[in-house]
Amino acid sequence: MPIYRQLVDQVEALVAGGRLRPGDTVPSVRQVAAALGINPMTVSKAWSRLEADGVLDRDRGRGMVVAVPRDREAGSLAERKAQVRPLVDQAVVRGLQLGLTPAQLQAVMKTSLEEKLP
Amino acid sequence: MPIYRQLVDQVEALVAGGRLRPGDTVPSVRQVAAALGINPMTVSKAWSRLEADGVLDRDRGRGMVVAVPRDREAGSLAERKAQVRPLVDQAVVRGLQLGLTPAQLQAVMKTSLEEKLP
DNA sequence: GTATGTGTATTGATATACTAATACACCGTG
DNA sequence: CACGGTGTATTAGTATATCAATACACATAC
Repeated sequence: MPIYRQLVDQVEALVAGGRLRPGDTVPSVRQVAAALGINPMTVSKAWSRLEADGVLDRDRGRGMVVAVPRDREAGSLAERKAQVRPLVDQAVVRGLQLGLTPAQLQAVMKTSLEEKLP
Repeated sequence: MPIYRQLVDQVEALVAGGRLRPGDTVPSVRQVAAALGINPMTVSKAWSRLEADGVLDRDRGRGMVVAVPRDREAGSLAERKAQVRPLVDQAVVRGLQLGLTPAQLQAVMKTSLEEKLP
């Protein structure tokens, strides 16, 4: 898995789980790059993607900040459900393929939720 | 999304949902290729991947057949749950990001399951 | 054996993705 | 203004993925 994607997933998980809250600052591109021994541009790609997804806001000259979630919550409930649907489908198909029962699959999701929410 | 991946997902969904049962035959590489106007090798790539995943068995000279699920169900329940976990996590993170509640996310999974299982 | 069906190894062309190097634009502070 | 901090546009190199063309191996029916 590409480096920048790993960074994106990591930050998204932190924000979704509430460990990073709106207004919190994120380490600078150069800090992360130096710590991981990678190119600043690679980190910038990740940060840009997070901004495009509405997870981060950029404050030029200062750094990047976790965005208020209001923007991301736009759209009706049905629309938002439709957006998650493909990902859920993928997990369901794989689960059934492995011989898991519907109840077992739902248990897995429950565990995942409990781990992410405080 | 690449052509061969679409084929893989489609067949996997059919098998997971029980619309294709063990022993059923799958259209030949050339049939599918002709029907879709693509190269037989592209279909073969998809079929090969499905074989690697244990979804299909190949019967050289005859065609490919839906495999008995015994092989795929190997492993303890915990192991199989661990395998689905990353996919579930991905869906959960995205769902929370969209502002869905845990209950709403579980409802989406329930819908997905009901649609797939007869 | 011949014919016709199956899937596929090999190769090559093309496109896309990923990372890195460089140089630049912006912002706050002294 | 100069300086040190931010993020990034641009460019280029490399790797990987995808698709297609060809030729081949295997299996069955005749």
